[in-house]
Amino acid sequence: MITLTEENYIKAIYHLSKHGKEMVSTNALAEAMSTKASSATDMVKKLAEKNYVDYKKYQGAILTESGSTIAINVIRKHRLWEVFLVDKLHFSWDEVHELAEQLEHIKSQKLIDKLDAFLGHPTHDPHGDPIPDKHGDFTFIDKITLAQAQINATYKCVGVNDSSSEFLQYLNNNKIELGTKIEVLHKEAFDSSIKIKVNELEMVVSNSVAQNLYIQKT
Amino acid sequence: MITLTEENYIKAIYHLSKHGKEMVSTNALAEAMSTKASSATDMVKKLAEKNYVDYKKYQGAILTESGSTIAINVIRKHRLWEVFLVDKLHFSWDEVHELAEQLEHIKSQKLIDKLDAFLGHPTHDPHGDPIPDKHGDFTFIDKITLAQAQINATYKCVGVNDSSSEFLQYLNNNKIELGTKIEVLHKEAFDSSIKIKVNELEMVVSNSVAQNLYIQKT
DNA sequence: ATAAATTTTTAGATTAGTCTAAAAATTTAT
DNA sequence: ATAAATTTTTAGACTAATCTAAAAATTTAT
Ligand SMILES: [Mn+2]
Ligand SMILES: [Mn+2]
Ligand SMILES: [Mn+2]
Ligand SMILES: [Mn+2]
Repeated sequence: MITLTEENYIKAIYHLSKHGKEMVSTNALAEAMSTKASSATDMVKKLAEKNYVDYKKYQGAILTESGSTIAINVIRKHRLWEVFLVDKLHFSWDEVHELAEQLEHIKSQKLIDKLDAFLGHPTHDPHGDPIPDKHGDFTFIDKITLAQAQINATYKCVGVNDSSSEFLQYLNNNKIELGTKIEVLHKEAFDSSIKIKVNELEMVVSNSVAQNLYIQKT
Repeated sequence: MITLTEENYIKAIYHLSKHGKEMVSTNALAEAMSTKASSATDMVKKLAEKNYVDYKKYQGAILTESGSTIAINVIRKHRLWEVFLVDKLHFSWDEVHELAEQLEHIKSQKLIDKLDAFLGHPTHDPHGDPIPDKHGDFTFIDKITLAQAQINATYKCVGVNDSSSEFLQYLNNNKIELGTKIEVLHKEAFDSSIKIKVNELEMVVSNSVAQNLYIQKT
């Protein structure tokens, strides 16, 4: 039996290792889990004991095949629940992450299969993140950040890198959502801010906003 | 902050005390929670500390106003989730209880309000149990057990006392569900078994079945 | 190549929830 | 009314997850 806390650590390791390829330091893990390094070390030892990670003292941890499967399943549940909350219960995209953090731990394969079908087998969550299918396969879409955009080209918004409610509410206030058309007008050399045209309106976004907004050529 | 375990104990106390009116012994509580009396005693002390129950040594515990509010809210969530699982995800009524045991602990008032609206403000769950509204008020329906039925009268099934999957599957096998018409033909004096007519078919049910099936005059 | 700074691990405590075994209180039976 | 049986509480121990403080290993700077 796997505990809720173990699932959360495994998910954090997955994200920090960029889809399970790099070793994750206990310090980075502690930071991500808002806990102390000593706690992360203890947990990593336990996860190694249970064969969810390979762990070498002072080198960090990396998910095993079985750990990776668990991580992907938790992520699948998280994102499906987010779709449910937005599409069916009409929550706004900035409200669902914390709720999905709770719902992702509900244990029932049948529930998640039925939820998936009820939602029409969605491939992406409300933030544009891909939803792994029941075999754990993702459909990645070809995207860049607004910071990497070409001047005078036209794009549409396809996702966010930061899905904190602060950032999402900033986008709400500026009427930017998934699918919104963005024309790139100018890039300021001094601070890397970018002038764009959205919904017939010109505006300037900071580099930090541009780094967190994913776009795709139309 | 209330823990998941505390919520489960509070809910058990609520049910054992018949809607919060009688004192509950630590032994009965331990039995209901599938744990030991010593654990129940410890928990009851903690709940008393937090003012969710009044507890007198050797006498048992009874919910306070605030404990009762928590119990009713957990029950509301449990039953709304059961409706969701049956009505929207097409689970069978014998599969949903265990899942609802997990879902009832998701913390978000807004979620439960929206779920309630999404389901059309249902008043009863898939087992015929009343769903408290957001103020904690139940709409009790007037029901008796099949064991209390009059001979030669006609009733409809409106609920179950035992919602274990074993009992519900017995009902499934005999095509008895909420709303099913039941004609009472004969009561056997020897073992209190009852001969009924359901779906044009005569059958005999044991007293233990009759005690667990709620019916209402048509 | 040492020394200093940083990262990581270990040691020892703490809290929630559980258990077993034993003591205390209450209830039931004679 | 006393003894026996039952119920309930207490004492002490265990596991999971966390923390602080200190020790050990690694990395960076001189
Ligand atoms: Mn999320
Ligand atoms: Mn998301
Ligand atoms: Mn139930
Ligand atoms: Mn029910």
